[in-house]
Amino acid sequence: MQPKIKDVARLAGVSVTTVSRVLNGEKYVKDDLKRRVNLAIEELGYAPSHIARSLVRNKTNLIGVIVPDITSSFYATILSSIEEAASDNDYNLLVCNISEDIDKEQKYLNVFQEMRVEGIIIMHEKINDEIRGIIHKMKIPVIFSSVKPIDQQFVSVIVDDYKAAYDATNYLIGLGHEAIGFIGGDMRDITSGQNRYSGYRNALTGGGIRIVHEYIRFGDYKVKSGYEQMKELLRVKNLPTAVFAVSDDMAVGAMNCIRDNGLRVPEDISVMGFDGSQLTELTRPTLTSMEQPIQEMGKVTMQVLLKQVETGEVPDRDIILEHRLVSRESCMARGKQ
Amino acid sequence: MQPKIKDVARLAGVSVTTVSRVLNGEKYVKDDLKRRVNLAIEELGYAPSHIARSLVRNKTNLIGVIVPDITSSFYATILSSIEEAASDNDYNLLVCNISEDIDKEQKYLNVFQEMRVEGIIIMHEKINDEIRGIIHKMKIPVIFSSVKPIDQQFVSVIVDDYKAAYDATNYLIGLGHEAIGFIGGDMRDITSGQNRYSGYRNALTGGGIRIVHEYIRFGDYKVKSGYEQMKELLRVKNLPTAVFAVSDDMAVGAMNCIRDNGLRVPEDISVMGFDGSQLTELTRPTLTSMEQPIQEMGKVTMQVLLKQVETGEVPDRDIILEHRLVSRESCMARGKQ
DNA sequence: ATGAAAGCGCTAACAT
DNA sequence: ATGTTAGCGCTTTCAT
Repeated sequence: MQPKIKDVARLAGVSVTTVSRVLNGEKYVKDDLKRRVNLAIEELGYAPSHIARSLVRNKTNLIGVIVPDITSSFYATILSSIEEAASDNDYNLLVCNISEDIDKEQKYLNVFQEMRVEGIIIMHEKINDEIRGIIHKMKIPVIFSSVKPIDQQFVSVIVDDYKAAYDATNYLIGLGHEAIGFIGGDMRDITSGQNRYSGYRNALTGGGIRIVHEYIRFGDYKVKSGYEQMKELLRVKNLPTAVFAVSDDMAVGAMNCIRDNGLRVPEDISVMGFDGSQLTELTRPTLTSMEQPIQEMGKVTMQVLLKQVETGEVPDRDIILEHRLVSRESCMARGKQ
Repeated sequence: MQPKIKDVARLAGVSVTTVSRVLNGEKYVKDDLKRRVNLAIEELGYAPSHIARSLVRNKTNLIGVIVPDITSSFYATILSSIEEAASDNDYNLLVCNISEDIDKEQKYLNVFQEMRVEGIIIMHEKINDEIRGIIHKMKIPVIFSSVKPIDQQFVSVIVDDYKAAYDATNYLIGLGHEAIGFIGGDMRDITSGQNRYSGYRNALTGGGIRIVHEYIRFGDYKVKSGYEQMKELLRVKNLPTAVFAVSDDMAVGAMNCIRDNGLRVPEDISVMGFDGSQLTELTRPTLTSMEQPIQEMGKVTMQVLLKQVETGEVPDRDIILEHRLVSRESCMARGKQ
């Protein structure tokens, strides 16, 4: 059984209030007493109970985080910067890895409520009505990171996905490509689904390029689906000379598929990714990618959330961070090999 | 302000005791009352305060986890299975990502104590005396996952690293290789440093192969150091025909380095990894690896820890899981190209 | 079968 | 400058 404040008080020969005062760094405690108290704390190995403190202060310093898949490099990186920002501000994280399990999400939202977390960060946009209802009822600050749900009531920290996809596609057009394949995301997703798809289409149209139905596929952001969708693209009569995948994972899958089918990246087909995950530097050829400022995204998300938690201040619109195209080896000018 | 048990009691027209009883599924509550209480709970959106419960029950259902680097695929995968096992048993995780920051580790251990976590999982073996002292003072069940600290007092869930490295090296010998490079870990680490190194050496000796000093390098398990150590190996006069790296990340770095220097894997140099991370299937060629049962490791870790938490039962020795060599494309028989 | 009241470890009025 | 005491929201004797 751990020592309590009472034990410290008794050992130091003071009242619990005095102990509490030195614990919380208040003035009005003589140095002499302060010393005795600290000695007693040291001797007993006393650490104040966060539980009891939370109860009386009505403040838990806990933030709940819902991640779709912690084994994905993209989310792991955001999470690590979220954790860092939390730690810097003396908040702790309760992490829920839902891995597509909607029931688990509900369960955790309930846990979050029971634990009285002071804010919630959500990193996926597949919010159904039930979840939405639960969130609204909780009346806890909620912020979305890297995604945007249909709800206008929640603020998101994101890049301009439309513009980013537009710029990425435009870059390929600038390299002389006209037959540009697209491996998109889930069209039920606003940011990574719809917006990136629109960006792709409008860039083509803007470049005077006809949109070819067979060049357009949709995956689930993971390596495997990039591989499979690429396999379909390779069945098209006139092969695309470039492919834009809306996640680095899918781009890697696409590169592997191209290679496994005896073609070369980028000589035969250029590949462009999206995200700026660690994978971009690991592959050969290295992967050109439309990068999100992943680290910053996590940090900003936590800062905005904590501001809301502590001051009640809610941003009046989404926080848009800058995207940046990082050119590596997987894309080359058409016909330059 | 969230509703409290008192609010529920008032709305249902019963005492708080009765509400508490239905909350905890006790008998001795008439169906009629139970119904009224549940209705009130529903109407108010009431969720019992975990804080208050923890205080009176003297039980938090919290487990602290210390991860060296959450952005590494290996740790992320263990963590995800730890989280799953925790969730299945109604425990929640407080995750600390130390990323080489020893101060942060100390800070978090203190947080763990204040939060009254019921157990701690640690996934790195760089425990210094100060940390060790703190852990011992806390008197909370501690378990190590995938690593083994020098202390004999802590139990670890690991593979037989010596045997695994021995088997891996032996596999390369079986393929006809004699000039086998080694990219090891930190020799201050028992499992991933010393034991794997011994396995490598003894396999060579057992195969009647002389140990060549220039073939032996040490890295920090990350991709970059695999790349850099491989660069050194390529400077040796008689190039190794195979290289064994004690992490998949380093193996990938080594493969990239070999390729960037105009050589081919596995035709010129075979590469063997260690861990069985997701990377093994992403690279081209795919990576042959001495795999740890990563998922199982996380699950078993949590099960053993929870058993100790709930029954006080401490295993009398380390839990050794089976390693398994998975042969992919990065290793081939010598002189078979 | 239901309720009143004590107490979990702490903080914060309030007193002195 | 220090101490007394009343809660924080819940569970759990102990009564009834």
